[in-house]
Amino acid sequence: MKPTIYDVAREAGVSIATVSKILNGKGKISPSTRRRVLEAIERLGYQPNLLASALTGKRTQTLALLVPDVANPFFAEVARSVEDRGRALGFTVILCSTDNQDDRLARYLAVLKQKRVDGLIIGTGVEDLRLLAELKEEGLPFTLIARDLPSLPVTSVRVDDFVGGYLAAQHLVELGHRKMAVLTESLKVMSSRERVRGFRQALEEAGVPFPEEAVYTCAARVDDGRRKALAVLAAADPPTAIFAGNDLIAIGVLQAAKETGMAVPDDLSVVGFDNTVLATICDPPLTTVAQPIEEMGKQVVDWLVRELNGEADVKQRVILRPELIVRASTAPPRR
Amino acid sequence: MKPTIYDVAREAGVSIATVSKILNGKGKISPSTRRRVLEAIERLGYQPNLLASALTGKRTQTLALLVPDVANPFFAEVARSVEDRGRALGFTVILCSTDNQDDRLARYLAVLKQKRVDGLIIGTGVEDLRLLAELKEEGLPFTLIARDLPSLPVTSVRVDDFVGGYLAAQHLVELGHRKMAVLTESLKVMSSRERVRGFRQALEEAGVPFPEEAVYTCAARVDDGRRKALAVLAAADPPTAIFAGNDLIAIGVLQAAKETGMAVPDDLSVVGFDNTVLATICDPPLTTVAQPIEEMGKQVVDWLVRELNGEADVKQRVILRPELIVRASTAPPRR
DNA sequence: TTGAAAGCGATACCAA
DNA sequence: TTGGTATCGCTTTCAA
Repeated sequence: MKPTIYDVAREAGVSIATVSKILNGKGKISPSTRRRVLEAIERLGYQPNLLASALTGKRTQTLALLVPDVANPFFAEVARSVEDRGRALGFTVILCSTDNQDDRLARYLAVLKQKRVDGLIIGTGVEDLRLLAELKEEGLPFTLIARDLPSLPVTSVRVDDFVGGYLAAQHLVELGHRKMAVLTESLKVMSSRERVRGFRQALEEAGVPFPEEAVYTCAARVDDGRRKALAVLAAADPPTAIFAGNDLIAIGVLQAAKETGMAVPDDLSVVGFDNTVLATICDPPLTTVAQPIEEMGKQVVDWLVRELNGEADVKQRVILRPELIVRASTAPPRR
Repeated sequence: MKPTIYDVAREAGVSIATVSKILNGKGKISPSTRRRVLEAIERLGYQPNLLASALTGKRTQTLALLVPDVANPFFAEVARSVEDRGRALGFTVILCSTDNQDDRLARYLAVLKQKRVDGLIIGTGVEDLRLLAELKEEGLPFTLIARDLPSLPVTSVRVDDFVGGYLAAQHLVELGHRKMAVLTESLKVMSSRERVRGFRQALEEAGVPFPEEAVYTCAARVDDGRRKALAVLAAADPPTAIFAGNDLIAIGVLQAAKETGMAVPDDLSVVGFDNTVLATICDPPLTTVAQPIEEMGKQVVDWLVRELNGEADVKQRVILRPELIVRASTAPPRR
């Protein structure tokens, strides 16, 4: 059997209260008994049972990260950065992929509460805001990453999507594009809306027309981006440039262009979003709007932990600046 | 305050023992009291505290997945499949990236024990086998994914790396290659050794020379694969084909070839391993040895859970068959 | 069929 | 400085 605090106490000839104090660095303990207890702990190879300690009201030192899908490279990188920062601060992280489905999210939230995780980091889409409102009522702290819900008093860390869209458009306009399309995931997602809004804004400022119909939506997957792009490119007088809502979709566009016999960037320029590893690997390498993923992961965790510690009373809205990374998928239009 | 089992008992006018029995489907309960209790639970929105229940000896319903790095697409996909199967069986999974460092692994193992996780799935490299031997002694069940430690009595789920290497070589030989190199991560990793061994075996059978020096090692990262490939390709009389230990390295090779002005597949054929999403995205699409990641994830979880349930007394060595996926990065040599 | 009470392994208050 | 003990929320005998 694993040794318990009782075993240590007996071995050291003290009470469990004393052992507990030493373990937690509380109260006054004479050097000699401290030494005896420490030796006993060493000898027995004692490791406190975190469940028992959490039951008395202490933290579980566990966070949960909710994302649509860890297999998506963007969220995989988010997961890595959150895990790293969590570990540095003494937390372990539970991984939850929801596929953006509210029922899945709800199931996860239920068990996470039962497991008494200390806090949540939410990067997944949420349709039914009541799910989150409930969390607030129950006092389970959470922060948002790469998402924002303006209607909720919650701290969020994200990139300025509006600026991201703006940068993409600006770049394309400077290259001389006049007929562009946007292929994004559902506009129900606020970040998507913002990217499109920023894109539109830059075009307006440049006096370039951008009709409502030039915005297409698809799922955030390569194959769906490809499917939709195929349709877009098949139209009479297709756009000379496409701004994709993320790298996955952008790569689908790249594939569609290839299939259609259009050369990128000569016949079609493509701009992605996220700057995941994929953007460096595809052909041609993708011009894309970079999110500072590592920094974002670090900051969400930091803010969440501050909240746990009661150090952060006010909700933050941390908005990092995205950066346009110009690679080889964009060029002046040939048509 | 969150309602406890006492609140439910009071609300229903029964004892906590009765509530507990109903919750766990034990003992005989009259329909009428069951109904009363269920109603009370409903009314109060009661959710059992899993910490408390685990403290009494029940499971934590938590598994841990240890991998080198979730940001690596292969392991991200593994994580997704493990998470999915875990969820289906009622487990939550803690994510642990170790960067293949034993001290990091050791730290994680310590806290995972303290948190009383029910079992571990290990996909990370382990230098010091005593770490795992200790787990066995302490009775913490674990299984291996995409790894194997023949010296340990443990169940593992992996692909037949030898066959994978063999398939890669066979393909290249059939295309007519006679001078090939292998670029793999550390040969300390058994799967790497096996892939190389299979590769060599196929060449021997075909009577194609394959000197010891044609095996190069690098870290499992695109940039390091690129760096090393640059050196390999710069040699006088470079190989006409390179078998990379995984897709990441293969993509580094692709990049190096591009930089060197070698066309793939005409001047250089490249074969990868894993068949991650990257293989479909790079240019040209990568011929690679596919691992059935989803199936592997499902099986490791299943075997681990069987072990938890005491249903699996014997250790399994599940070896799935890899499959060669021919894409556009391989062709007959031009030289 | 139901309930009283003894754990499970820690924390923390209050005495000594 | 140290220790006794109630407590956290649940499971599980064992009686009733």
